[in-house]
Amino acid sequence: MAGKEQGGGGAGQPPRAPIPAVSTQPPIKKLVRQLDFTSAAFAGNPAMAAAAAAVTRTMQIRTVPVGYPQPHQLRAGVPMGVPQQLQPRGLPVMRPHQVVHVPLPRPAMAVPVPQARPGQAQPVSRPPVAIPLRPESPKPRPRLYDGKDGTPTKKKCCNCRHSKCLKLYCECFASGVYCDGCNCTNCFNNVENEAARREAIDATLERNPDAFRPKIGSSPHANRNNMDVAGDLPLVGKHNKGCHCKKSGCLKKYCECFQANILCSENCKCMDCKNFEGSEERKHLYLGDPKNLVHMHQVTNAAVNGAIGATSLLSPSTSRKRKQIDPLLDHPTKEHVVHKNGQLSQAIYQKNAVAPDGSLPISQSAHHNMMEPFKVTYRPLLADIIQPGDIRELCKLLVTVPREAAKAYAGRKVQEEKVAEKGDSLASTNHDREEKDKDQSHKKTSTDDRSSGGSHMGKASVDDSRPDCTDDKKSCRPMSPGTLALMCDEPDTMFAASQNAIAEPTIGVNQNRSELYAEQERCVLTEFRDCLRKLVQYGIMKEEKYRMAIRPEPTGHPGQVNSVQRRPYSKVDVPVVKTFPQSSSRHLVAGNPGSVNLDKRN
DNA sequence: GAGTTTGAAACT
DNA sequence: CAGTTTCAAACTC
Repeated sequence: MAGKEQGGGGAGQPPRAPIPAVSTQPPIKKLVRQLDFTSAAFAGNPAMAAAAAAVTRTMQIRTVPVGYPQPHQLRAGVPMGVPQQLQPRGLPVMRPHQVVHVPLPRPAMAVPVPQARPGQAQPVSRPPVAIPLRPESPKPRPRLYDGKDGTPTKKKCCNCRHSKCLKLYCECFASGVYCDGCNCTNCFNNVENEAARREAIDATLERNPDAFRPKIGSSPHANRNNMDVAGDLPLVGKHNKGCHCKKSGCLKKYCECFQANILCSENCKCMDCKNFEGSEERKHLYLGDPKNLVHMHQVTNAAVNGAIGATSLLSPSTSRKRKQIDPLLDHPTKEHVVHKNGQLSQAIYQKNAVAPDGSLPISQSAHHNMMEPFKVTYRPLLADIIQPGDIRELCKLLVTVPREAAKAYAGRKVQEEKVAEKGDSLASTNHDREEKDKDQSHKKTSTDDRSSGGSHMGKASVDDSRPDCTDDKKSCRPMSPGTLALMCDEPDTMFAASQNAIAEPTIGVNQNRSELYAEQERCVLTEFRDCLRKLVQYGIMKEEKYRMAIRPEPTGHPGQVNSVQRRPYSKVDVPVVKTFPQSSSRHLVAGNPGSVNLDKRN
């Protein structure tokens, strides 16, 4: 069920050791309406301890207000109320003896407060939901937010009828809280039915030891500091199990990923997923309802890095399901920023990291305007370099190159034949032929080497499968599968026309034809290679500029935070240049990229 | 508010 | 592990 069992988001800590001090105490009835997964019943059961870590939901629920006594504070030694949302998996687990020293009334861990930035929706500090402390109050407890837009609403109540609220169907049970004021019937999820409840918990854990662990896992680069103000929103990460949506497009709250405000990931097995960055549907969804998750995302992003906000959210991107997509191709999702584009984003995260003393992140505790320069959207290094016009020019170039090559070849052939006709001696002719043969074999060899990726344009063999072989099979130019794919359904009119018009009169044999093809292929590949080389070089240069821009300075500087100069990534001045048309090999020295003529850049 | 849809959980 | 059933939330009207 969507939304269920998303308990303890951020509470993904590993199973905790049982807490002996607690285990000896009988449950304090009706004191804390929250499942005590660390209590005696689970002593020695790490899974249950883990469940304790997980039950405090992060997504939508039940954070004890700041300054409000935490459950664990009401129950000595029970760390349930420790802001487990702030304890990611792998982080040190608070030991019982440490729990005892948790200062009151605040949790030990300071919660980073994302700073609002101009132009960005003010992150709404989610009013936490007070866990009912009065056991005798079965009244529906207002749920201060409903997870949708952060607007305070009323408490989420379950309506279970058949599950006795003892299965994960029940949101309360899955969340690790007692039902309180719910509309459920035959509810056993209460202190009066503690035995049954614990049996149910045991059974649930037996089925799935991770049943009460958070479904939304942290990303490798994420940390709990990347939380919204309440620390209850997993800003990054992905669904551990993934969703399996079929009809909702993962854009409804049926989808656990969507409900968790995360993108679908490679863990998902959903069909027709639209919950990926760059999805038009997703974008429209957010744009259509400004109060919708976009706001949450803004909160999320603000907390993640104080920078990557709605811009990245709304920017179309690649990454269908955000899996192994080339990060250079498009703006990354926030997941990408976090997961995949490690370097720069990590730098940002480091800047936003909570200080060792648990205070606010340095960058955040500084004037929030300091964040403004980091209002950056990830941009691929090659952004602005490749323009649509460049692509057109490149295509034109690659079209004209073989044509010109054919012309040149034909002209050369004509000249050679004239020379041959005028040849006086047979010996000299033979000598020329020998030279030509050598040249041809050399060309063929080099061409084959270059086109080792399956291209056989230069070969004389005939591909019978080629669809556009019409009159003469021998005139059909074999093409590589890749070339065929690129050609799609278009007939090879360009090549055929140019060759027939130019080469046909002078080239009558396959040898010459394949020689022509080899020459054309050589020219095209050389041209394209040089374009790519130049592109790579531009990327390198741009990267270098960025590197220089964020290079730490030896001493502190106002525009510097955490020793990283605050130079806006997106404002690094890299000129937009035409790439391809100028990259013709005719103007470049073919060779290693370093030798590419980069005068325009320089 | 009733009925439907949906997908996770539970079950086989 | 896959298919089916159960369940309750989300959604629609």
